[in-house]
Amino acid sequence: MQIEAMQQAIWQIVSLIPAGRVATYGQIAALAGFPKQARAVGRCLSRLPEDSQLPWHRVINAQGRISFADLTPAFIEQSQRLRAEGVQVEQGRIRLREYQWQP
DNA sequence: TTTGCGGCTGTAA
DNA sequence: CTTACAGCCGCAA
Repeated sequence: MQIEAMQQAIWQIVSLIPAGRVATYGQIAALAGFPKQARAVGRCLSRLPEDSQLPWHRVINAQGRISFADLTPAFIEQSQRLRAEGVQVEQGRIRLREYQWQP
């Protein structure tokens, strides 16, 4: 499998996540057709350019937490972006019960 | 060529 | 709540 194709599929799915909702890495991987490839999603998103329009901030880990160390710039950035679109973020945690995207 | 480490996950203790 | 561990795998050292 080409990393190219996988990347395409991942971007495709991530772009579908509506504002105000979140999805997990594993969820994206599965929807893109690559179960067990959660890390590939993270890898892929970490390489996105600054000016990317992809809503990378709407992707969090399976524990409903932001996968960046607390207090890091990236962590703050993601938290703010999510809150800006109405997602409640407490201590880097998001309630999947309420905000997880159901395709 | 091997190693260690990620924006991970599900299961188990 | 925390480790631990097996899966998974590209990538830099």
